[in-house]
Amino acid sequence: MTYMTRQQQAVLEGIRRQSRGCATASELTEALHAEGNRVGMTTVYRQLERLEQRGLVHKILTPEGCYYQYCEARAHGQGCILLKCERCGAIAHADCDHLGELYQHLAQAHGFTVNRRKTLFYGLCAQCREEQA
Amino acid sequence: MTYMTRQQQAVLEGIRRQSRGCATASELTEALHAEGNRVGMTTVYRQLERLEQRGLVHKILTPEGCYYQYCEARAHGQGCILLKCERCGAIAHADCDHLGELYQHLAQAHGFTVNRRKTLFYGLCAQCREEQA
DNA sequence: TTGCGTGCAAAGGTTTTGCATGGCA
DNA sequence: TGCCATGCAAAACCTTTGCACGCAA
Repeated sequence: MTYMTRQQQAVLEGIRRQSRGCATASELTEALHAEGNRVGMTTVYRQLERLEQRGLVHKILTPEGCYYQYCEARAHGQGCILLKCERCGAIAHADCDHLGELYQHLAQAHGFTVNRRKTLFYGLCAQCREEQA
Repeated sequence: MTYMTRQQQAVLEGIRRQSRGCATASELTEALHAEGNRVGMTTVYRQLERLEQRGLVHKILTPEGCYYQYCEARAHGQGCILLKCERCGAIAHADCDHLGELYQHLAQAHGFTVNRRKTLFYGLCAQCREEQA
């Protein structure tokens, strides 16, 4: 592995510190600039891409944009799904056995083989549900 | 309801004829132009939006863009999910009871209330699965 | 005439690319 | 010196908006 530059460090730290748990490249660029961190936008985009390839961050494609998330110890495995809160934008991981039979059903009854790594549910997270009430 | 203009007719017919079953506004604009249909891009965007409000087409947001789909008789109801083929891009609807317990589990165990109308699975449709083998 | 639909051109926002610069080995 | 990272500016996309024109009631 090559050395870690000041910018790469800043990008990794920046994405890790995101209170919401995730951020787009533009959001992160803005956040870093707000902190007085001089990092070019292009660099942020490229570093996030690189960090994803190294397995240090997750890349999550959504209709609202491409989100990056710091990789916690728990991996995004086969039984894992992503839950995106429509109110605060947080993206959570959840392990769920119930998916197995659903996927099996889709394969058998509908002939559709699900790519398990791209499933994303929208809704309301626990905290936002409380706050909204 | 107001009258239907030549352009609106073209947009509705165009989206209905999509062999893949769906198309983005830009794709549809291009397709209409290729057929010698003189319709402005802006009009296509606006008509698709309008047709969606009238319930004549579905609007499906994905990371790859905003797809529109001609409304068949079967509605996209509560137990229905969307299946997008990563190979041919087709988007199919499927009714599925298995989702109920999954959503219930997510609500109880994870405190996450799923918005059922936005669920989209990625994978391989039956036809593409055959062709790829 | 009045109002809505149309469509060109321009603006918006996000992401990528070209290319010269810079820093570390 | 050589290579890779950097970052500005510009391009590339897709989508929306501004604004004048046109057609039908």
